Amino acid sequence: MAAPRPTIHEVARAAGVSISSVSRALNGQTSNPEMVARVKAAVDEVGYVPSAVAQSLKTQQTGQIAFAMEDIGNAAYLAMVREIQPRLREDGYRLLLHATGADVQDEIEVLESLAQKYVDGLVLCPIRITERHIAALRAPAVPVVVIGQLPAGVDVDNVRTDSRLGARLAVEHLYAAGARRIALVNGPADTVPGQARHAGYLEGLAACDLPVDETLVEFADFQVDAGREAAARLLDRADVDAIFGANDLIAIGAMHALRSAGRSVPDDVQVVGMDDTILAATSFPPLTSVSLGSRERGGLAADMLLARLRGEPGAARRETVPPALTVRESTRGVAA
Amino acid sequence: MAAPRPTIHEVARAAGVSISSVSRALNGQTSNPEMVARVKAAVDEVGYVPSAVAQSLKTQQTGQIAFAMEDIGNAAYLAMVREIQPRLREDGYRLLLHATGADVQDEIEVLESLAQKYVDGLVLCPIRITERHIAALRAPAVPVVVIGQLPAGVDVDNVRTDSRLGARLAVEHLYAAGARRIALVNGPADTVPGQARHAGYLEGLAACDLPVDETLVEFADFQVDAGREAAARLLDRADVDAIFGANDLIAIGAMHALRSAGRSVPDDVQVVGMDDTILAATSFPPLTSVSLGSRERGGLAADMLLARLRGEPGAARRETVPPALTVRESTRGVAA
DNA sequence: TTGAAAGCGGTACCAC
DNA sequence: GTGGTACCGCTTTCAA
Repeated sequence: MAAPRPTIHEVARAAGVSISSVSRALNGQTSNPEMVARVKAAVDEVGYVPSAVAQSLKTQQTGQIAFAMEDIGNAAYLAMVREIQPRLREDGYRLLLHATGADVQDEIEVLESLAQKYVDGLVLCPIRITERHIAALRAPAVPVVVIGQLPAGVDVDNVRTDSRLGARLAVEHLYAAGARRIALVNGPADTVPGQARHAGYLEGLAACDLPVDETLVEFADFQVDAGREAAARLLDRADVDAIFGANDLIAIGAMHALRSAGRSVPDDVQVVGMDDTILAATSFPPLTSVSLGSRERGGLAADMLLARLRGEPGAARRETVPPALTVRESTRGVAA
Repeated sequence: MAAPRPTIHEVARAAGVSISSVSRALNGQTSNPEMVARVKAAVDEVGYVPSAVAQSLKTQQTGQIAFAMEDIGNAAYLAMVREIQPRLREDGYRLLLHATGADVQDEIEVLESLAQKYVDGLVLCPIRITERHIAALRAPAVPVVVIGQLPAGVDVDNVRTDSRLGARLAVEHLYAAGARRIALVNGPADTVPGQARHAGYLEGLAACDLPVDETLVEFADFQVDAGREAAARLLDRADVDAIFGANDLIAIGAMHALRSAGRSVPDDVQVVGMDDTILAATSFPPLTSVSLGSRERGGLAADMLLARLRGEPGAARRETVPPALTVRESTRGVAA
């Protein structure tokens, strides 16, 4: 239990050389093969493994990258992590996970804690952008890539999608499939995603020459139960022939509510979700859903960050992943 | 871009005191309130944030804990992470994620890299236990908790479940609900989980005095499509009134196959899944599923690890989380 | 090529 | 109570 791990000094002693030589031999800075051999032998003999912390202090690099998002349980973020992690590994970085639980304060702390230099970079998925976000983003201690919408003028590497356009696609798809009273079960109105989807919904109605009817709009947390309850309220007060759920969870909740109300999907009411998660593919009926390219966004973010860490100079980059509709059986339309 | 972060020396200079005083003031080791005030002011003035790496080197603690598993996309591991992370945070630890992608070699590297001391502890979910695992587990550089089965004699903190018993519960539940020709769509036969579930299935049949009929057993990867195909093969050749899927994905695939075959769930065929993931709750009909307590196991593992890090002495602990059946609409039985 | 020594940025012991 | 200083374990410059 107590045996202290050997340090570079033990290796040096065992090999009968200086610690400088050990360091060089281990980092390939030596051309004398005999030296290298002696050191390697000594390393094995004493069971030496370099301390990552000491190396970090000296090199000013941690070999770690953080990914901060609301909740890893959210399928969209999960898809990102699964794409990000392998890319980081390839470049020798470890992944640190921060789930902020939709706590803005917490999110800001992550941003501000960057000054502690415990990671070399950060991929951040903010749920909201506050003044403090912007302030912290102005001169981050390490490179940061933000996934999501960003106010103009914030000079940070950024990858986004266009969920507004995605929402519009959903509405247009429903219209093309014959729906005329298209409801929206949105996420919380005070979130960026919520606002974008609402805007896209209105845009879609306008594009289809459909009137705006605010009784057709409900709000819910991005969860199944909340979606079910919100949809139930909606069905109580309005006659609808289609529901667009702001994410797959909400949409599936809506399908449950419809079933309870004795309405069939898609015959009575068509349903479209958003994020195109595994839930959409496995639900019954399989859910038509708008993909926001989470995997691609995660991959792009990782690549952009790694490029910065490699020293890539230049102004803040911005990449946009377009939304795409995956048509399944919860709607009667054909692929866009 | 270039402004070097201020160190403790800058603070000391700005406050006109020694670095020792700064350190003390910041760590609450000082009783002189005036001193503290001056230091705090200086900290704000120069914008000082302590270096986590330097602190780690000195204190020999990183404030980080790693969680290593096959694939975070697996709902069971996801559930664990969601439970582990908040507990670690509470104690001030950051979470490092290692997805090994079912690569034993990679898993062992994680174990061996512990000697680098970049984390204070590890929660490991091994897919297999090899000799090298055991060797590395014999004297880990930091405390380790293993989630999963462990050969006797391996002296490591351990939390496990009993999926064999879980499979048996599923069969007994189906029997009690009136099923007599109970099929198993298992995972791959050469995996530990696959073998345990098969054994439990047979055990359940025996307990119910049901004959063993190998034509009622199919194999599939732990995925929806594979489950659907395997169930289709099964339905092609055998007459069944119940299907136990070795995980929720397989079970949902089976429900899709049943639907395609015009069989209704649960009236014609009852279905039980395993893992009790969100898919079970959101599918239609909602899927009866055997929970293997992933959340609890994650939570227990975190607690055990934190206890060790707090210095708790003693022999290796072992906790077992019993399986539990969650009855939903895909079966006609009542709660166990 | 190799070794001595100066830090990297903190903490904590030891005198004063 | 406060300041000087050794040291955590490594990398890297500088002389020899």
